[in-house]
Amino acid sequence: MTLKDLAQHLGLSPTTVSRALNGFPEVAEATRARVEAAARQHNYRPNTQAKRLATGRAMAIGHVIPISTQHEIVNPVFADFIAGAGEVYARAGYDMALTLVPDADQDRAYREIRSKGNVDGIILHGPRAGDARIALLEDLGLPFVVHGRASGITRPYAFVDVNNSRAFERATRFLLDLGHRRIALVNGIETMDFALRRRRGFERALAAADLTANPGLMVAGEMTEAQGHDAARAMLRRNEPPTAFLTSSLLSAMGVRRALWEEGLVMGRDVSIVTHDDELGYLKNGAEEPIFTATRSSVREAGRRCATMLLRMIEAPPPEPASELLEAVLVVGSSTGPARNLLSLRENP
Amino acid sequence: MTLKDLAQHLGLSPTTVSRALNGFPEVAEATRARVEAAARQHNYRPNTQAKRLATGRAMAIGHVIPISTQHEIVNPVFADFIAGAGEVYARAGYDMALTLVPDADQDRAYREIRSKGNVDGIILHGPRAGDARIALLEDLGLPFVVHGRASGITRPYAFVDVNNSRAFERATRFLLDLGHRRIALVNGIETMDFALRRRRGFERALAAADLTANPGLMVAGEMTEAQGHDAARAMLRRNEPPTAFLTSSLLSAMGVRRALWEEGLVMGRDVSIVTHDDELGYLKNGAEEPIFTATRSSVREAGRRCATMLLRMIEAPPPEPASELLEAVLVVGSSTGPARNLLSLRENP
DNA sequence: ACCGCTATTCAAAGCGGTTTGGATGGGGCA
DNA sequence: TGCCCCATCCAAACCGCTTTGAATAGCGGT
Repeated sequence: MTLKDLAQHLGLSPTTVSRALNGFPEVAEATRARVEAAARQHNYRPNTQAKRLATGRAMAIGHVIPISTQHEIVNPVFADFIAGAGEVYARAGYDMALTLVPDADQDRAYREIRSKGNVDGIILHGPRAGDARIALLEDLGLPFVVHGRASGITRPYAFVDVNNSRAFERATRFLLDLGHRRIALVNGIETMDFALRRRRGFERALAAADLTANPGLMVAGEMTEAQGHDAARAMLRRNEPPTAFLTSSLLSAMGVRRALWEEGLVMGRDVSIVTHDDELGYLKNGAEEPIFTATRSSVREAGRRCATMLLRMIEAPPPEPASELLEAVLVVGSSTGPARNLLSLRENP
Repeated sequence: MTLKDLAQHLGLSPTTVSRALNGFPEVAEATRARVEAAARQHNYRPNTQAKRLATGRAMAIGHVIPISTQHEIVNPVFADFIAGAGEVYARAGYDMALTLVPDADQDRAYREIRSKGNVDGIILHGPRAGDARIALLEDLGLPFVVHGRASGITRPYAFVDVNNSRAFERATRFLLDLGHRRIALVNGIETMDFALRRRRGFERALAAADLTANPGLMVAGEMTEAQGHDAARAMLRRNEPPTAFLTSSLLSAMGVRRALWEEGLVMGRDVSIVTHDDELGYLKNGAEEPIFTATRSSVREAGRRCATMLLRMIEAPPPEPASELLEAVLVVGSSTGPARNLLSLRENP
């Protein structure tokens, strides 16, 4: 069923039918009603490709997810982000196109996306410090919103980010206030901008308390359960073990918790844990009561915000890029408590 | 830079340029070389929309992920599956379009996808027993491959699935062979086909050993760490606690492990755990040595297979639907061991 | 020198929509 | 009654590419 068919069926011209369906004013209400009824009845949908060609708008947003060959993990946060963004697109009648781009030929990939013209805008995932893709997209003149930020890029660009440094600064201060002095950081890979910022926040809070970060108590890597476990285990066996851990992901936190158990330590009493919580659907931090004390910020919500911002940019290009900085809330669970001296604990448990 | 521009620039007709670039034989080699050079030099890319409209091929595959409002979890397996499928699409020049479809208006959504014509085929995620979408897609005449199967649908359809029942049957038998008699099942939601099959496999193995499943030792729900933990904790406090757990996901298994610890039990010695392992990037079952004994099958590989099968169907519709049944391998980790009597253990630990 | 064949190239007609620039006809107003 | 304007509708061009059907030219054969 094409527009033409429908028009013929109704004894109208394609023009009128098109206008009736697209809400143009110069069509009689009676006619519009007739057209709409017929369209519904015949289950007519305009062909996307034709519409795109005619209007020059792709009505689609591209999500480009980087696939680096070294650490080939697809960011687990991605699914939830997409779900949030997808809601917004669906409401606005946009499609969502995914492209996996190997780190190697990013340049080519983005240019191709641009010239193929099948998206109206792009959401950039997993920005790194000084990410070159931002300048590239700017050059290409394709509207884009970054999920996160890229330290070191000074030209303004549109982004939605969590205030990672502030979140981790607060979390660290929270632990310091509880009397903790040896705080370990189990972070994500620090070429990723979010991880870098978290470390900065961590160090800033320490500095404010006249402490300096101990390199032996900082680790950065894929945020997995194993990472948390292995890192914590090693650290807990040091001469001066940490009394608290700050982790970048619930999975890591769970790994740390396991290591505590193995060392016969009680979480929240002997050793504290604070983690960041992205509020992923399948990775909840307790039900009503949080288990882990956490800096919480919904990735799904970030998805919604990014999508909304991008659509707005596409409808009406703003004079200068907007941005949104979401504050994580610090929720207190049962994984934190006042510092205890682990060394003395070791001698007389 | 359009085809027409390029043609004019070269003093050729659009026809010839098009043919030169698309490798048709009826164009002189010299001309082809000239055209290609010019195209490269001007960085010409054919407009996707136009090409699609002209050829009638969308060069895109739709992934439809169901969003049920009750359990609004985006399947965590999804990201890895997509990564696998994406590899294949990229190589074949296909795009990937995501659509989130609320359970409510699936019918409408699929019809719309069909008539909008922006995908050449669909991959169906998260099939349920007797899933109505299969008949619908069949009706719509849109090529599709199901990731998983739908029990109760007898007409043949294309699918790629893990042999879930066999995997869980083997896992159960493995535990039985170790002397376990009270085996608990911590399953996914059993309206999902994969979960159903796993339970069947579980029950089949029990039946073969003249045992029947104890309803009190079976639980089905979202496969989260909390689920595993809560279920295991409750079960371990029964009069006749299970000596082994079979779980549908690593997350659940990790939850069970935590419950064991809390009850003062040692995994692999006092209580055994076998889990299914989808080999997700961010959820590894140990490094070289597996931690959990597991039925292992890569979701990413399943993604590749689905994509490959679908593209093949699109290129050349086969007389009847193909299918692939992947066998999970049973890898032995340190989470399993011979059954011990937990009741006696309780009295004299 | 003429003919048929093959190798190249091209004009024009789609693909299925949107959009521009009129037509047409009836109502209001002088 | 005549004229203008507005409300409505339509024919045709266009978006950028593919593809059909035909034209052209060069070549060998007789």
